[in-house]
Amino acid sequence: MKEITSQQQRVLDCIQIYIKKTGFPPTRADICRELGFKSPNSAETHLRALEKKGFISIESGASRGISVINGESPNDSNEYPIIGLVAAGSPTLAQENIEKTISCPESFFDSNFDYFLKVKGLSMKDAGIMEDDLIAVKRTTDVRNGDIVIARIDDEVTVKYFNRKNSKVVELEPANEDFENIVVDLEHEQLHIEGKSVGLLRRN
Amino acid sequence: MKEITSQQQRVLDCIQIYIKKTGFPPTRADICRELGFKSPNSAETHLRALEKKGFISIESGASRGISVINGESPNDSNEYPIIGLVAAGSPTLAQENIEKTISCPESFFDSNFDYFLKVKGLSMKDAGIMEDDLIAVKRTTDVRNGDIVIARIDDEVTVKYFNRKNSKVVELEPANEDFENIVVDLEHEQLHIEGKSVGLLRRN
DNA sequence: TATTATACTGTACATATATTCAGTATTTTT
DNA sequence: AAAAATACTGAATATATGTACAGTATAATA
Repeated sequence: MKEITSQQQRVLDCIQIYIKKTGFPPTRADICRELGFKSPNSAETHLRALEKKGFISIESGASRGISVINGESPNDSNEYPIIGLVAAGSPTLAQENIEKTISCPESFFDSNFDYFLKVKGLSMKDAGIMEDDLIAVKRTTDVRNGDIVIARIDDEVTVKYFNRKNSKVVELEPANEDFENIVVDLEHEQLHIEGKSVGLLRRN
Repeated sequence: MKEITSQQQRVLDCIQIYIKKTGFPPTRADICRELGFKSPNSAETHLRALEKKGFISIESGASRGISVINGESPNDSNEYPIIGLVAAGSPTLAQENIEKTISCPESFFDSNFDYFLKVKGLSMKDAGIMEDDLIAVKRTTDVRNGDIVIARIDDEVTVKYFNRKNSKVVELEPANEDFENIVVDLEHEQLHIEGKSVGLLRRN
């Protein structure tokens, strides 16, 4: 992203304010009116510059076809699916596993995340994870000891603390004394790390 | 808000999806293309019906001048303050108590809510509320037994289960056996209910 | 020094788009 | 049974809008 000039910033601000106010992007003439330009080409050249620098995209030929890229605006939100923690099977994003979606700003949790997992059972209750809580899951295999991970052994999916004992053994530790540690011998069992928890959402 | 027909709902959905995908509203022709209509007037009449019923507004003469009203649109979000649960004092919305704000869609939690309260201590740990969790608080005095409430006695603020014993006595019950119930005799002590918990947010 | 980017005014025009009018048919409401 | 709302096709048109072309001027860059 190249650097933006002050005038281009004014135009970009104008576009965003206009969208916020009206619900749709401005025309060249609108921009001129807002900023006091007298020729639509003034707006046009600024728009082309902003497009070239990657701040906006312009749909050729379409009227009001401006959209702000990276709208890192606070109003920018995305739909995240809620996936039920089914007793067996990988928590895939297949349509049939998606119970619902939640609209939630990007970067709502510290890390980016990919979906919400609905928790079943109380095996992590001492970590403050209760039944039906929604765990914000980031899909990654890069996990460290102490991380709360979404792990799969064969078709069994669980949420547990991750603890690598040595190169051959991983322990999955619940946060509830009523449950036992799951010891995984990597030489004889396959362990899939589906991702790790980066946050939690509970709705009463 | 009058009731919407299924076809009108399709058109409304189409508009919202189009905006989400492109950043700007569709033309009549776009709607026809998306929904398989063969005349722009099909879209036009639906738009007029949606406008009449209050679901959208149409800027006369402007191209793509459609905006969805009631923005119950997923992109609609608000800033909510995070208030620290200070050891003493009411959790006011005074600027000095606001640590930060979070952008979060309205109706993100079931009930509307007013602010986030940052939890100190572990007195509610068995309810899955841990240190530094953010409780979504709805300001209300209308609470029932079993609700998790934000209560204040004199200058002491706590989060506890609410339990009205009788007309004169309320018990505030922790969810942690290391803590004692707080028995409030309403005839001799003042109990302020600042609000109740309607959700929880944890960011690792 | 030549070139490119920025920052405009002003005119012109093809086309993208809203919008009206004329129909047909079905369903719902009064 | 009449009226109104719904749900379309199809054609026509005024205008809203993007965009190109012709200039002028200044600052930044190579």
